[in-house]
Amino acid sequence: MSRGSTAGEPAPANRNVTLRDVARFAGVSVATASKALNGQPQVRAETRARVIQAAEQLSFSPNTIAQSLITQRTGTVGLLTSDLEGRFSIPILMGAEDAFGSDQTSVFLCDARDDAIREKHHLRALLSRRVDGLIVVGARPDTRTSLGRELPVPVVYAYAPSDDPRDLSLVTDNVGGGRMAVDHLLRCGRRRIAHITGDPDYGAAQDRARGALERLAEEGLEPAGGEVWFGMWSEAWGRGATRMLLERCTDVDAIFAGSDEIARGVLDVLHEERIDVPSRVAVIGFDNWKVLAANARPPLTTIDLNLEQLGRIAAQRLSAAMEGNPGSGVETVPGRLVTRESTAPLR
Amino acid sequence: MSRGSTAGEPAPANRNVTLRDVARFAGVSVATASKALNGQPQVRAETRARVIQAAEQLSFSPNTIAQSLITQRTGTVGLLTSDLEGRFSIPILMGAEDAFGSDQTSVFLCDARDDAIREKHHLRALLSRRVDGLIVVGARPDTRTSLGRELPVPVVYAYAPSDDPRDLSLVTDNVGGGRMAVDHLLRCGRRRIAHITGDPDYGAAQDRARGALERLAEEGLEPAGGEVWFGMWSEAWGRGATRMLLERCTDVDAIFAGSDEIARGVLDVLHEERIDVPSRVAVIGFDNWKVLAANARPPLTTIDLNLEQLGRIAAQRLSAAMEGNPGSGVETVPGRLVTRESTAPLR
DNA sequence: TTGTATGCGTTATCAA
DNA sequence: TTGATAACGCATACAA
Repeated sequence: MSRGSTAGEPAPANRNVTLRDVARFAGVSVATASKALNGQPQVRAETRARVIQAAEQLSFSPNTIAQSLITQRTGTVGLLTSDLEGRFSIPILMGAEDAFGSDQTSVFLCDARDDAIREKHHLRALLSRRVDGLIVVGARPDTRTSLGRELPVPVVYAYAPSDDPRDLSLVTDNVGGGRMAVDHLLRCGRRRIAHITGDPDYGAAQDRARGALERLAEEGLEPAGGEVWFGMWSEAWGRGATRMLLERCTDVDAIFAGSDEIARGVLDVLHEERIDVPSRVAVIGFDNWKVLAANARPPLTTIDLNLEQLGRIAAQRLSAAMEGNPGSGVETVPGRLVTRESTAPLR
Repeated sequence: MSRGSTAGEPAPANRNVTLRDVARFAGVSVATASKALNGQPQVRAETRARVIQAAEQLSFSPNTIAQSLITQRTGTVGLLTSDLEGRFSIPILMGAEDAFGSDQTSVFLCDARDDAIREKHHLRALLSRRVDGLIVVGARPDTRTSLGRELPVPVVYAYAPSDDPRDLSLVTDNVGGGRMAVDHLLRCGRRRIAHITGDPDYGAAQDRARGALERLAEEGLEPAGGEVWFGMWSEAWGRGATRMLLERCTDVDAIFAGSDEIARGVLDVLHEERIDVPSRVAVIGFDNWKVLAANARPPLTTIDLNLEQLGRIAAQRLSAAMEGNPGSGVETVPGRLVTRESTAPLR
């Protein structure tokens, strides 16, 4: 009764049922039962069927722990993030979790809160749990110190690259994103393009600006207003910078904002000034942070860094490394343009 | 050389060192080594010291897998979320991860993508990994079907309560949050209070509205505009509803928005209409979604549902259940008021 | 084709 | 106070 399950409903996995029980039930030895269930060829078809049926009837679920002890592989990986709160870690984490089909590999989640001590702590815990590999997700796209080369398992760094070129790191393509944004504005026929962006201490801000300037230079252009407007990653800065920009340079016809937050500020001021978007000024953001971009007035064209994709690739690379094919160096994952209504061809 | 570590740097945990090596190195038996390291009393102080030192020198890290096999406890729990993307799961997940100090308990992360099949899949995987317990995090605060009573480990439901009252569920206090919002507006001296909120199919919308209406009724008040403005969880709806409200009811002095997104729309229109916030109309949001609330003009007073706290409590309740003290029923975690500048006393 | 025996790295129960 | 030895649940080399 206590183990009973009515027909149709799959019986819940019963923890106390071991391979011994299955073997006894099927009238074979433990070894044979093991072989039968693991698809080893050296077992008669009829026997295998009997064992499998026994396993099902007892709703046997092999003890992964015991298996790991023998095979020396746990089928687990550690996901060491430094900032769960940050919106960048989450998509990466989703992609990674997704790529490890749950049957094969399970993911241990650890949040180090951007604290080195805590990270060491988590690392020890993960290693003593005998994870087969590690993904280290940074909070900012700037270089971080390597966990070292002496680790007993392969490591892949995502978002924030390791400072050791022998490690394998996956990063977003901020330079390419900047180029892509400007390129799109150029295709829309814009020539007076300004770039308002965030904190210049961020590699992301520098890289996006560099990509933008490069693409402009290819057309023999300079940014409207003469320079890149560095500031902060906030709507308020987007508003302030836009006001200054409009004063200095009345004929601007496009603004590339370094983030969707900044873009919201930009749109706000343009709206206040009764400057139509996109007919008079086109606006493009960065990040594709949906709640900001999709709800903007008008909905915001922006660059998506494909973070989920980055997470998926990180998982693939880690799997490869666990199979004995480690990589190294920095691999860049391209972003993509997401067009909404804040940009359009001139006229 | 290959194992070498220069003084100062902690040697990396060496996977291949087993208790046997430590014992041999210290000149004792495996059994004694085990006792010494685990703080068992029946071992001479000097011996213990020798063993500990040996363990350190070899940078021994006990194999958790082997320990689990004996103790029948893995020190792991499964975190089964139905929607990683959703912004509600993340704080809960953070709180839970935080509450299980990483040394004691590690967390397996699984995203079922709100799909029952996938959930079953993950569940099987987690059980075969012999997790000691499960936290099930829902995507919406509406009731979900129980995983059943036949599971071999305790389960705690977070955010979305189980439909089986014998399970233990933790939920946010939407009714209380609604009361709290209106109460704050009343304290600010407002009497003509409107409520604009989201999709009426969401329990969250209904509950917040109920709390608001209850509190209003206690003062003998009705909502401004005569009724609650249900609609959608979007800025656009916030804008549209506000325009309608202002037409129907010119003397409104406060608006309670059912979400921060809606509140942003409300603020937008008030700004367009040159209606000052908060001096003429106070606005309060819901969720404390920082990027929206903190960047609003003016920064938005709102209700925080304490999701991280909810996650922490979920972890605590699960720990208790794993210790043999299971709970049941639905436990409500109160929210809190976060005051910013969009509300202030009248005059 | 099947079964016996051994071991994975630990903890726990005994004797010594 | 210490040390053999038997588990834990399973996989595999080897013997039958």
